[in-house]
Amino acid sequence: MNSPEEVVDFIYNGHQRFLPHLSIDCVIFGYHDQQLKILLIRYHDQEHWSLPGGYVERQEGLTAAAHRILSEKTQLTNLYLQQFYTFGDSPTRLNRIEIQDNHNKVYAKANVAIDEEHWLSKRTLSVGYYALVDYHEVSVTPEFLVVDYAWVDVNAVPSLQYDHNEIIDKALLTLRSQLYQQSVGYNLLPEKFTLSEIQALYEAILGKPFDRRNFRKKMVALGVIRQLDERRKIGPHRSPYLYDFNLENASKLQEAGGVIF
Amino acid sequence: MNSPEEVVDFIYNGHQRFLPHLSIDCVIFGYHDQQLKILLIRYHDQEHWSLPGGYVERQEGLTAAAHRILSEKTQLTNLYLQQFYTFGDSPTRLNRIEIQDNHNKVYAKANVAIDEEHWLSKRTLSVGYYALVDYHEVSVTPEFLVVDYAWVDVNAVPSLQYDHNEIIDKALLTLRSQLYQQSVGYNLLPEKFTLSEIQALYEAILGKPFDRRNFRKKMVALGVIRQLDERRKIGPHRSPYLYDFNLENASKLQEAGGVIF
DNA sequence: TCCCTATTGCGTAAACTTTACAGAATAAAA
DNA sequence: TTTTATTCTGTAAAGTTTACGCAATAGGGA
Repeated sequence: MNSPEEVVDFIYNGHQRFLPHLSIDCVIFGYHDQQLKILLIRYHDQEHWSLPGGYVERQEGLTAAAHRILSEKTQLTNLYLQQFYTFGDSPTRLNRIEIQDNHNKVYAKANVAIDEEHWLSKRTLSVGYYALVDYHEVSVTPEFLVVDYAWVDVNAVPSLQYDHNEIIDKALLTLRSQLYQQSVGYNLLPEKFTLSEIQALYEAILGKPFDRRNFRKKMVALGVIRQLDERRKIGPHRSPYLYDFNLENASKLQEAGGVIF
Repeated sequence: MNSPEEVVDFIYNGHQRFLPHLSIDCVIFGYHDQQLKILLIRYHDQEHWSLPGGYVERQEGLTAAAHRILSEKTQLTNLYLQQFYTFGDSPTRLNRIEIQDNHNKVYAKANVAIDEEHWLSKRTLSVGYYALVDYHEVSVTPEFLVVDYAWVDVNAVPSLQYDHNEIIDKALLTLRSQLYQQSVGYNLLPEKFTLSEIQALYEAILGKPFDRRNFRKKMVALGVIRQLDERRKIGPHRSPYLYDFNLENASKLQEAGGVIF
């Protein structure tokens, strides 16, 4: 929604297009500067940051909705996207006054207001999805009501709107537990990478250091990655071998399932 | 809902009490006769069996709703209950004609019908919860529209309504992956049990046999169970030692997380 | 050109965990 | 008393994980 007119249309007619009482919130993970980061947005006149999210169309599949919302926000399609939990317990989700107030502060920018009977004033449950994106490929779509966006380190997430901190916590837990089952790295790293790079990624996600030699041994033994015959010339010193993901083994890993380190 | 009047009231006034477009489906696991079983119900004039389910009240927490629904169906409170996934992709969930038809066949028993604009005719997403119950404690509440119920072996689940087979599959996968994290056995077995009993339970859930000696070694070493000083007199032959769950260790196990066998 | 240094590359021993496997003990029934 | 079904327990081998150190070298600086 990039103009006041679109916002007004959404507020007046959105109930025809979308299901009420239900939203999708996306925890978008990207990796940059040796840090695992999350994309946050801030709406007009809101103190707290939020997760990007959206609504489900009346005849749209849930997964399809999550993909649509994500591509609307980041211009990326075919992302790695996983549902992880549905949130509907937080008292902040039940406080209609606060919900209506927050909405109205935001919509003031488009000179509209909603009353307490409006569909957007109502309590919503939110289905949480996490996405893994290539940090460099993301270009956040400018939206009329979104005044700011930021990538924040998962270890320095500020206090967010509603229960979004809780959503992030759960997303991280899920991501960690699926680190080996799914080829998580595949979606966060370039096609080819050095051992140090993938180790740093795993350390950022799991929040603990590994021994380089043992890390390599295990990743290669498990068939997660493959050493290539190629080296890369980097910075001041030596040129390390490149690796890539061994996607043929993905299914075996899925069977093995679960946390390995 | 135990009378036609209650059903009629639900159909006419339910939209005031419940959120539309959203239901909860419960996969209720019980253990009996060395088999892991699931509670299914069948509604009036429906060919296929269904999972027990219900709706979320407008001002009710999601978890609270799941507990309420479960206690309404089984008379049990304080059950072990876990959300595992939200289902909203199956084409059968989007087919309004079929949904309305099925409802009307059921409601015919109460001499009511709904039109396509009725809230119950609309597409719903369903939040899946699984419950672990003591098979012997369950007494299924008689309901006017429910003509039958049955405990079926997880390995012999018939073809169910909508996407309920898919829901069960996912519930089982989740249960298996959480077998050690959570004290699953605690909720499916009596307080004290023999080694053979818990081994049979684990075999039923994971669908594969274990070596008795290794199983005991591991369960005791992990601190999941404790051998007691007590024996039980059972059937024809020897009286085995009893064990109980070592709940003090539950948190440690949670950290360890994941599938162990 | 040579030396220094930061980084990468590689291997082995010890500790621990998992698997495989069999025979002795005993309660109850015949 | 004998038989039988069931439970009880231990050890060796294989595999996995952890801990740890040194040699090689590309690039920068003297």
